[in-house]
Amino acid sequence: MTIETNTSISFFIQLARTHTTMSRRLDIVLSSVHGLSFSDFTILHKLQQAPEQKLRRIDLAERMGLTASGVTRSLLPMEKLGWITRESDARDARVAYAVLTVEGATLLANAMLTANEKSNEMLRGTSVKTLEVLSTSLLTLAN
Amino acid sequence: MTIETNTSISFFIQLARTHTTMSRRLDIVLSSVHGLSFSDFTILHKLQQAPEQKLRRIDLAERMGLTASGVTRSLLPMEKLGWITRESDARDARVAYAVLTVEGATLLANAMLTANEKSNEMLRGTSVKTLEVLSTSLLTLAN
DNA sequence: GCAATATAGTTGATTAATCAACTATTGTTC
DNA sequence: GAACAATAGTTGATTAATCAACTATATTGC
Repeated sequence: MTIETNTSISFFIQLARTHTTMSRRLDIVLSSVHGLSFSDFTILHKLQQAPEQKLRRIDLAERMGLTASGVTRSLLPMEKLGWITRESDARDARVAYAVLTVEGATLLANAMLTANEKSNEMLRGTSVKTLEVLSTSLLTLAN
Repeated sequence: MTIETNTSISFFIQLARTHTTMSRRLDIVLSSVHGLSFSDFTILHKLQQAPEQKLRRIDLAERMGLTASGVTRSLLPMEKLGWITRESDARDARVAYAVLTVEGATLLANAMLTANEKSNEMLRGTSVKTLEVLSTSLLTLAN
């Protein structure tokens, strides 16, 4: 039996493989140094980037590639630890915002230094030009 | 407070985001049409690529970016369904091989058609040149 | 303005993975 | 060749996510 593997599917297999390795490496360093996962880090970062450092939980879910349920469960411990807080909407009672706290922002600022350092190290050997192509291509793909 | 986000960490955030979306899309189509996950598909594919269509479980783990434990748990249902089988090593009694069965190979051949079709569709708009850069870069990164 | 539908979010049950601890076997060193 | 270390694999407990079902509120169409 002959099986024709094309470049497209190989690409997605490789994407998955690289993602696992890279996320794990970032997880390890962020956890040991700052006590947060790469996913936590990304949540804080998305909030920090948003206007007023806040996002509706559903919009955060969309940006994270999680379900609404996944966001509820991820935010629970982060709220307890005081990194984020909950805020309601004056116009729409269904909405709950996740808001970055000062403590969360401070933690993020510190973690960002570690994350930048580690990711630069992981990309040592990849040219700036290639990195640009990679970033824009990945962005296009997901939309 | 000013937080300096560099291109490197943005790249890894984007990598995670794209991976989630793409894997989910492949999962959905493969599950509904063939009853296997993208991860199952990848396992079958790795076995098919290997000499004699077999791999030590630990080597499969390495290729999949899983732990040994993860492989044990993934292979269990696949063995029950007859897609793979277990084989021992004559020289080393610690080793257990995972071997692709004829049924597994047939399933893979069919699933490959679907996977190729879907992944071509997902990469419609990405040039062959870009795809090559992407694939080789991702491969380099993970090693 | 009310019924039907859509949207935001949470929760119980389940799944897929991890880690740590373990068994069994093989390889190394003195 | 016996003791110690390394490797392959499995298992119990835990974690992070999903889905389906649900509550509550808002929007739409007649």
